[in-house]
Amino acid sequence: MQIQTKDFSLSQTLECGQCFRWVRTADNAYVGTAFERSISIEQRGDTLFLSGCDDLERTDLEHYLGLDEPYEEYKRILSQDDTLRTAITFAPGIRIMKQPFWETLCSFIISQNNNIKRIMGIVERLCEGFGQAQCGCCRFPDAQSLSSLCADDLAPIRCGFRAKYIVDAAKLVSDGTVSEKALRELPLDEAREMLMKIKGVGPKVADCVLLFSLSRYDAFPQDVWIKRAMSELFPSGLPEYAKPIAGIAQQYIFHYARMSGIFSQKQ
DNA sequence: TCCCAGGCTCTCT
DNA sequence: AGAGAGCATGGG
Repeated sequence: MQIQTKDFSLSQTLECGQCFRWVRTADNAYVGTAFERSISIEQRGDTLFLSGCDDLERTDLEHYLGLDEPYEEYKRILSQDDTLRTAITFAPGIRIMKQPFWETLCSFIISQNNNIKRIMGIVERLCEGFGQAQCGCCRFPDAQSLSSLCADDLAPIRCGFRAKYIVDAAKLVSDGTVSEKALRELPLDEAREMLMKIKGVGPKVADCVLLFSLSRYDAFPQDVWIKRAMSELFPSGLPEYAKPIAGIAQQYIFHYARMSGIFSQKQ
């Protein structure tokens, strides 16, 4: 399968810290798990060459990668601000993906006080140890199957104190206390509160889930990088016109703050 | 050995 | 309500 893109970068999108199951190969392609299978994607110019997914609809892949959103318009709005324009210019090919809800929730619970490399390892062990093997990969274990575990059962994945959080999340999702449908429809504050019923889910993880899986672009995850970038670049907050798509601005700022070198290290 | 990692909970004030 | 220690684990 081939997909034509415009102003899109596969590497920027898959390596900007929003997903944890995609790995770059030696020949500059990416191999990851999505749609319950292993998929390989390589970008040459504006064309994506995909393998392992010829039976899927092209629109499903485009949706997953955020290619079905009007980024030309989003970037036009955000670029009214000089600093945002600088951040966007630094990595203009980033798209916010639309990843499965439970996988995203679980992954960002694991992400707290952790680094991306180790997050990826833990997620992989979770899938290998508890997910169903299928099509040469391991599916992400569903909430229901994890809900009957206790924290000690998760010892093999070596996620430390986060094990009890994963189990609690699995229980609340599988019993409907936290529902994806509700999270899509509720006002942002109420959606965030619903997610924060889960032990180990605070405002940052909640916003990551709303942004990276449910396309709630008004969610604005604030981690250490964003807090520092905001205090220095936007001491009085984002401009009003950016707020409905603050999450999109967030990802450009996050990547810029980490990768540009303007902030050497934590102060 | 110490410090840090896309935070959160618990406790104390 | 705000500040700060502690939390599991592993890499630098």
